[in-house]
Amino acid sequence: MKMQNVQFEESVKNQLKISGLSVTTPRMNIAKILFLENKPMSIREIIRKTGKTAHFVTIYRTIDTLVKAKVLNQINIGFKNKYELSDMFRPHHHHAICEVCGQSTEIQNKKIEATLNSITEDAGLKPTRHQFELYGICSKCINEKQ
Amino acid sequence: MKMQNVQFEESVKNQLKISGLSVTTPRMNIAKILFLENKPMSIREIIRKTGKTAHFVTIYRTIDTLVKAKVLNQINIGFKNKYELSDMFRPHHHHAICEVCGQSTEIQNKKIEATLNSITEDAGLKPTRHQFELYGICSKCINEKQ
DNA sequence: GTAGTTGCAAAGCCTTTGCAAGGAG
DNA sequence: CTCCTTGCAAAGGCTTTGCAACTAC
Repeated sequence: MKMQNVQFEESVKNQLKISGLSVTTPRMNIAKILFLENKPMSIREIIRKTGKTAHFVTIYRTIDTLVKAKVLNQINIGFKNKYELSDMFRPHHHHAICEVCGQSTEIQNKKIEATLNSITEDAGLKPTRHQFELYGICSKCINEKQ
Repeated sequence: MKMQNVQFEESVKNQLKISGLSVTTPRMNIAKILFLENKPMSIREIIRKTGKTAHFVTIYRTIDTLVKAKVLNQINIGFKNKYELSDMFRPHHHHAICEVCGQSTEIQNKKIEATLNSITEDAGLKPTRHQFELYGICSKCINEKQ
């Protein structure tokens, strides 16, 4: 149930306007890259992917802007910070990652979400967000080991 | 039920020997700092804390060594990598962190641990580890906002 | 004694900042 | 036309590497 390309671009433009920001080429390009790649990417990966269409300093600033405008989410995978489209553009999810090949699978589990929120409350905090990633070894890599 | 100082140092020495590593001053010092501070610390925080008793390059290498020897665990808090004593020296736990003041509380919840492992298996992976941190706003910070 | 560790110098990244030029609204 | 955004140059941090001196065992 993936969003259509045109619809996606309109939503991003809209979200930028709501946040009082201009719609510019670098901003749209980075959003589009993450939409097309459909996986979490590090800043350096995004810089590589944009090639010379934007200066790397601009990309640093743009990613920062897009996170503040809630177009992107920052997440942590394998001790590296990465970025992906926010829940506004993709259903809320987490990742299960193979420690050997790095392949990541998306996980959606409403029950866990609710449980984590209630644990946060038990700890005396009003829940805002959570970060979780599950690590393991995929069947393909287990078999190859032998 | 915190481990005693002397007992702790003996366990670290033991763990180093098991891993085929020498017991050296920088290694013991860094382990002791994390034992005394009793909270996750970044590399830079550890460097500040050791003062000039060890060269910063040594600290980078030592932390790396201690993680490989399973004396330390690397974790991610607020998008920064930090280190704390491994489950061998402290009971397995996670953190609930206030987004405003940064205060972190330890969480121990066996049920969640089991659930996360079974979700990992459902995703087709043999579970190895997981990373999760819960974020929210603590009651003190909520009150101060008003 | 010798293999494993540490300290130092230097290099190599990655990321940020200041300012002038350019583009969106 | 004005303010926001981008590009460029340069600085600033953090982390790694190579090698010689040192020390744990």
